[in-house]
Amino acid sequence: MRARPKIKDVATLAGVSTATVSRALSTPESVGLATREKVMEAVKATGYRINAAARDLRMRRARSILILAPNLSNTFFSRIFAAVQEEASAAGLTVQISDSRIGRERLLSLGYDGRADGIVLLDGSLDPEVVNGWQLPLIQLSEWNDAYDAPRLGIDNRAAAGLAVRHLAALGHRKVLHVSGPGDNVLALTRQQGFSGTAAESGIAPVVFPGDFTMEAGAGAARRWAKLSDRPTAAFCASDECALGFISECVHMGFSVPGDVSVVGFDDIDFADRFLPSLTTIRQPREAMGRLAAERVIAMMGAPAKEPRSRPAPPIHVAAALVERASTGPAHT
Amino acid sequence: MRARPKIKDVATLAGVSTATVSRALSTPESVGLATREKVMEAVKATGYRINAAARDLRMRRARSILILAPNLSNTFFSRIFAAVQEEASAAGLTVQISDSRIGRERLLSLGYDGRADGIVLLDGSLDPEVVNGWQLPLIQLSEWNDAYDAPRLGIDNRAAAGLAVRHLAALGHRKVLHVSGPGDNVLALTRQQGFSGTAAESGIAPVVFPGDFTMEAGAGAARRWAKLSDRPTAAFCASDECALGFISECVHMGFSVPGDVSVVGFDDIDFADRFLPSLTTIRQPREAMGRLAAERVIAMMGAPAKEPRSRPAPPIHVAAALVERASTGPAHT
DNA sequence: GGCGCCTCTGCAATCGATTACAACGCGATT
DNA sequence: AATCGCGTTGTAATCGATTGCAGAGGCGCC
Repeated sequence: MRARPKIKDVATLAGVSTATVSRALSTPESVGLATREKVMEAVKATGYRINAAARDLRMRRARSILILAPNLSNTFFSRIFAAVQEEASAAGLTVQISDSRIGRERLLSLGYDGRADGIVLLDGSLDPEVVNGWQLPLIQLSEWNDAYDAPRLGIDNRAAAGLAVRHLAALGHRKVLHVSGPGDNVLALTRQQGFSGTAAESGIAPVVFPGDFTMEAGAGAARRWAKLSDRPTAAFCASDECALGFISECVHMGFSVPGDVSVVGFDDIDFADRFLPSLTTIRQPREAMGRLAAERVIAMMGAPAKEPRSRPAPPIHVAAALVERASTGPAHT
Repeated sequence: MRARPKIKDVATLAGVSTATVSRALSTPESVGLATREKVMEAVKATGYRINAAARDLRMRRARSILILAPNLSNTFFSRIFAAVQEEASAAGLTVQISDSRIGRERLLSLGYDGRADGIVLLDGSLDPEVVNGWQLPLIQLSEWNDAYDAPRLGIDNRAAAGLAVRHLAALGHRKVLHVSGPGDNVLALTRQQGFSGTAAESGIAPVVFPGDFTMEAGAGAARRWAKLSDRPTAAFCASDECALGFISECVHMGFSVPGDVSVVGFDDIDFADRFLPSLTTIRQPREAMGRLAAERVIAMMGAPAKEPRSRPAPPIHVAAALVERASTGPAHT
């Protein structure tokens, strides 16, 4: 009662061998009906649960997937986590989670200790040597890094940024600010490229401020924007948080949104449509992204390990969309 | 190169036994200097990493803690996850995470398969039989259930609600609405008690609407509030999300906050101070809560399993505080 | 009645680590 | 010179499951 029952206890109680118990549990059809019932009864009676460590060791797999993200407390990630976990759980897998900025050694171990047999990676800034060193099914989600030898999933950030710019162009804006993310972040870069490219096509004068996706960065950008002599009439922020920070600071400074400045965000986090004004933004289907990534990695876990791919697979793009809300309006010259 | 090196490979390369390798890795001081160096070299050369399953099996512990929460995508939890993970990682532990609403069987297994050796539980609505059946160090965080035989950590919700009410009382409000959470939720109940109790003491007429902590619930409550003939001049919502929904809907209906109605939230989520108007709320020190819970459960993991406690330990309370911002103002009669 | 086949079950090896115990080498002590 | 003791190392058992192989038994068919 005190100690956890092991398979031996169940076997003894049911009057069979441990092999039979194991089979009754994993492949019931391979065991006689009467025996199976005896075993199940014994399992119930003892409250037996398989010891994961023993099984993992023997089977050389852990039935677990690992999620790595650069910042666990980020609102954008949480819904992805939930979707991955849900999908994993449905497949009978457990989920490990870790910040991806825990240091090279720890990180290496995580993907290498046999505890996980698949990885969903949300960080494109890790050492490719480390990432490629894990010999595990892995999928890059949202962020990516061309040096990683793994398939990737996410929206087309360049095109998505284009949607935002064209929306502003259509409203008559001719000078637009882009508040970007960290210079070494692949998402920030790609969105900025999309911004610049589309701005050029649309005859929009681009202005770019650096940022880091946070509300603080947005607020800072707003203060800097306010000081400009010839202020852009619209701002496209690289994240919703940044956009909310921007708007909030603008309002505190006495400007009106979208009266004085239209603002577009990126992500469509949960608060976007309850903010005041509600935020025009680019929706990333986070739930679907998480679900697809999980499905994908689970599928890879099932298949025999693919050997080094000859050429990188093209990214799998899920659809992003512009969500028009109240934070954008016509340019008032 | 292809297959993962095992301890045997390292031993062979270093010309020692596996026992020595194991010792060199876990208790270096028990191994001769020369040998230790040879081993370390071999470890580096082979890229050896301990196989977690094998070690877990032998040591009967997994160096891992499990976080269970009723909703992984909730903004309130994410920062707690981050803090727990950080603390765990610093202690050399990995983190498993799961939604706690995955069904009795799966849930039972999670705490019983030897994969985790400590649990941080954020859900007070699970079957006590299941929870008490896990024979693992466990701490209840935020939510709780008196039927769980485990220590608990969190703020004093009753008192915290009192802070909100007294704040409104001090501003001259005499009729206050409380938008509560689910009727079966211990946090909702306790906060509601705090609300009612303090309202009575402060000569405030209480009105209570049911809710469920979400923005939608807040918005719904706002619509219902608007229809009241003698409208409360203030609302105390059981969560920040609810409060934001409430405010947002009020503004959409043409009311001003705090002009027509003051609003207090609960939690102090990240967006609270950037919302427009910024949200007066009760701060829960989520980071500290996560950190403390982790510390606590890690400590329990170290100590020999305490046998069934004679009487329930009193809850450990961390300090909640009122954060005054712009969503509350004097009652305008 | 004998043979073969099929179904069900058990024996025992195995997964890859940790660790109790014993053995060994070697200098110090008597 | 024998003994003691200490620090180091190896041998082998062990953790708790899974599974290849072989044996037992039952059944049908000739």
